[in-house]
Amino acid sequence: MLEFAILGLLHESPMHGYELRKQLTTKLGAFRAAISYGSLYPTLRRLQAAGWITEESGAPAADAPLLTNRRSRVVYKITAEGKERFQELLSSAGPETFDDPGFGVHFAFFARTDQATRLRILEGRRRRVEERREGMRDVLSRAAERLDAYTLELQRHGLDACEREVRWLEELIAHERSGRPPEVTTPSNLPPDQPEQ
Amino acid sequence: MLEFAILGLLHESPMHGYELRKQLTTKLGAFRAAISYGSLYPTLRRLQAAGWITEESGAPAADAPLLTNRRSRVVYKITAEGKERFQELLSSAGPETFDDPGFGVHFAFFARTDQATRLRILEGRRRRVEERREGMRDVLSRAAERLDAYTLELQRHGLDACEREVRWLEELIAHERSGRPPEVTTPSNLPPDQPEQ
DNA sequence: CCCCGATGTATCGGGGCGATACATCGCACG
DNA sequence: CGTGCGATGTATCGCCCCGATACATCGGGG
Repeated sequence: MLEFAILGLLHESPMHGYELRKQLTTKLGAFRAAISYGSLYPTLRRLQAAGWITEESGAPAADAPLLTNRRSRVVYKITAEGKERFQELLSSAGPETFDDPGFGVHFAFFARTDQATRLRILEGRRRRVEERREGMRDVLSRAAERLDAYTLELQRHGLDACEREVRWLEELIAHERSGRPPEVTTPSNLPPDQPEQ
Repeated sequence: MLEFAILGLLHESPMHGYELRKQLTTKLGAFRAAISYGSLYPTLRRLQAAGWITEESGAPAADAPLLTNRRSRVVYKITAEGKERFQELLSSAGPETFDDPGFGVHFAFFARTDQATRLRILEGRRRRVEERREGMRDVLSRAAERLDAYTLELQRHGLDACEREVRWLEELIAHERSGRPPEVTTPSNLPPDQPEQ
């Protein structure tokens, strides 16, 4: 999950950890909150051990302030195997749980995903949210009198959010089916379906 | 967090693990998805070690099917110290992160929380969601042209959800301030501000 | 009669998180 | 001019939670 996101970002350009975290936070910010260093660095270590990325002791750019001592910045770079791995993860759907942040991560890289996979992931997500929605409806209709007002309100709010997300997914799915893959308002700078290398 | 929720449920009545999980799933279902047994049982173990709850080898009720062998159901029960602990947790606000499920848990037990604490927690939550909302607005306004269409759409959807939650919280806060603590539509069976024992 | 789904208890490995520590850099304010 | 603070930057530790899995019992329907 984090592995997928990191590979995706490093696929675009090499980076050091701090920058990586910032990009992760904004890119995945919609479904996840902040990525902790306690997750980031161990994951980088794992990726490195698996051979998906390599570590380079930061080559100072033209404007680099001279880093006299050890512990300078470390730049991570994706390998060919890492790119393969990323392509593999691109078409694999996340697990079947509702609050899985994996959906948000996948969505964030939809520009690099082929349309069939996009559709599959969107529909999978819709199914899970619908299931959750039904569960909440059951609670609200069948057990309403056994719950206090605050719990009910919480349930109502959750149900509302589910319904809204289902509608959002419906729109995305319809849009996806009707040919034109990208979105409504703004132009993209990453043309889809163009795996480089 | 789980600790808090378990104490809250056992405060209402003793239960065994399976039932506990079901109740947790519906009660906290709005902000969290499902509680795993891999969390539940270790937490029960911890609570037991701390002395907040006790374990009773399931006394068979009148209709109990005779459980001949070992491994029958285990009923957990809150202790006096556990009730103290719960009262202590009731008035403590969760951590300062956005996607902290602690808010949902606290909210689920608002019927047992005094109004001042309710207000404090609601306002704390509002502040955090507002911060997140501002962050997303910045991304959308400042870095819009540097992101692909899907990432933008994800951001838009997240921003929308934040705005909606802020509005929801505003309503709850206003309602809370204007005297009448419970909610709008349905009657409650747990009168607030009545700590038993 | 037999199997299946619900009930029920429990463990294990893996991975994410908050807290924390530490070092450097640029700059604003006194 | 210097100093101290906030941003940049790397890294670890312990805690907790999750998904997968195993196992046992029970009621009922084919």
